[in-house]
Amino acid sequence: MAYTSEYPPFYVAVDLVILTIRDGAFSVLLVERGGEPFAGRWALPGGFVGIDEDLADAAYRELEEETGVGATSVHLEQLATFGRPDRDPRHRVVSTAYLAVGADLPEVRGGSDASDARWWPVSDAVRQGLAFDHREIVEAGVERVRSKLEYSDLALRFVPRQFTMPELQAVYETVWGVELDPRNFARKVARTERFVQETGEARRGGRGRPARLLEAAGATELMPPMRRE
Amino acid sequence: MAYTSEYPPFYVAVDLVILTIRDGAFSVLLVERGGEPFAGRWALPGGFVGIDEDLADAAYRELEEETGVGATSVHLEQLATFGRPDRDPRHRVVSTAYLAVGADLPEVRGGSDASDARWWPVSDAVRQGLAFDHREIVEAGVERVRSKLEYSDLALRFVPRQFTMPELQAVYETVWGVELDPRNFARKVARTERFVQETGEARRGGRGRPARLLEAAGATELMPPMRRE
DNA sequence: TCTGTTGCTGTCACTCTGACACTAAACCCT
DNA sequence: AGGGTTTAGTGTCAGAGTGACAGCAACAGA
Repeated sequence: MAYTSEYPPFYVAVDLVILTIRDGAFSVLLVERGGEPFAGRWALPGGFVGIDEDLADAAYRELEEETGVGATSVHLEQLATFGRPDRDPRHRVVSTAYLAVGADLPEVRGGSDASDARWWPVSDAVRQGLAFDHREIVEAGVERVRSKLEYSDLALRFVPRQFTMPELQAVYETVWGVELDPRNFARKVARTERFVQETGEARRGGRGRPARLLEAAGATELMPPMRRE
Repeated sequence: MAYTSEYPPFYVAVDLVILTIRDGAFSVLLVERGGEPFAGRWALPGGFVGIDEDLADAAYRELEEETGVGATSVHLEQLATFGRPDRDPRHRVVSTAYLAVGADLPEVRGGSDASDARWWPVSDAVRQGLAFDHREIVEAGVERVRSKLEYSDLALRFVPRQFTMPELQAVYETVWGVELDPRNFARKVARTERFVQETGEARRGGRGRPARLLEAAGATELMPPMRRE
C-alpha cells in the first residue's frame, strides 16, 4: 500500500541526551556519523519514530539500542522539540529530544550501525562542532540537569542504588562545576525528610575512614532547595 | 506535484495554551469544535505546521489568528510535545504545545472558522471534557506558569506595562489560589534588584488611596524566589 | 603504633521568612 | 468642610535557614 500527499512529508524523530558521570567528568553519549550529511561529525543518538509508536517509547527503544540499558534505573524525560525547517538538509525533520540520566552507564563502542560511539565530557562535546543543531540540544539538556539538581531528586539518578554522602556531593560538584562545603551539604541533604536513608552498611576498602552507605528514601523534592552560586 | 510514501504520514501541529487573568480569574482561551471528531467540545486553538514553517512561527501565527494579538507584549514559550499514537483518531498527529501569557487579551468570539471561542477559567476548563488530550496540555501549561511565578519575571506578563503592587500581588494570588501578605510580598519584590521600578505616577480614580505605578526594570529572575505553600 | 587519608559533625553570625497592626492618602456623602 | 470609608503602604520581632569555619573519628598501610 502506498500513500500519496500533495505536500512533502514531515519526519518525526527523537534525539537522546544521555548524561552520566564517568571518571569524574559530566559526560554525554555521542555517536559518530557514518554518512552524509555531517559525515564524520559527532551527533546525538536518535532515530525516527514509528508511525504507531509513542514518542517516549521511541526514546526508550533508542536508549536501549545505544546503551543496552533498559528503562530500569535510568531516568528519562522529555526535554524539548526542535523543528527549524533547515535543521536537516534532506527532509523536514521535527525532533523531540529526551533527556536520560543514569549511573554507571556502560562503555559503548560501535552502535547499531557500524559507526563509533563514545562518552564525551560535555564541555568537550559542545566545544566541537556537533551535527545538525545538536549542540543546542545538548546545552538544553545540560541546563535542565543543572537546574533540576537544585530542587529535585535527580542527583540520585547519577549514583548507584547505594551511595555515600561524598559521592552524592561529587555529583553536584561535577555537574555544577563548583566546590561545596561537606558540612553544609550533608546538613541540607539530611534536613529534607525521606530524601536519603542509612543502610547500616559502609563502603570499605578505600583509603581513609569508610563512608556510610545511603539509599534513596522516596522523597522526590529537595526542600528547601539547594542553591547554585 | 505529488509525494508518495510507503508509510502513512505524520502530521505536525501546534496547540496553544493562552493564559491571562480576566475578571479576576486565571483563564485559558478555548475554541468550540465545529466538526468531528469531538464536535461541540472545547479545544485549544491550534493548527498544522507548514512544511517550511518553524514551530515557533506557527505558534505565533495561530496566536495572532485567534486573538489578534501580535508577538508584542505576549510571552510565548514552548511547553511540551504530545504524540501519543491514538491522540487523534484520524491521523498520526504530533503536536507541540506552546504557552502564551499576556495582559488584557481581548474578548474573542468566532475564530477563523465559524466556531465559537471564549475565555474559560482554568478550573472550569479542565473540569469539562476537552477534546483530544487537551486537558493534559492545559494542566501542563498551568503547572508551568505556577512554577515559573516562583523564580522568574513571568508574573509581569500578566499585568500591563504599568501596574501597581496590589495588581502584581493579585497575579500571584489568582494563579496560585492563595492569599499573600501584602507587607511580605512588597518586601520580597522590592528586595530583588531591578525587578520593578517606580514610575513616579499613581493610579487615581478608584476608591481608597491611589497606588503608585510601577514598571518592569529588566531583571528576569526573582532572587531569592517567591515560594508556594 | 604511628602516619596519612578520608568521613563526619557542631557553632556562630547573618539573612531571610512569616506573622502581625498601624498610619497615609484618596474618595464619597452629608 | 468634615467625617467616614476604602485601599495603599510600611516596621518589628521571633524563628529558621545559610554560609563560613575546625576538629575529632575511623580506617589502611607502613
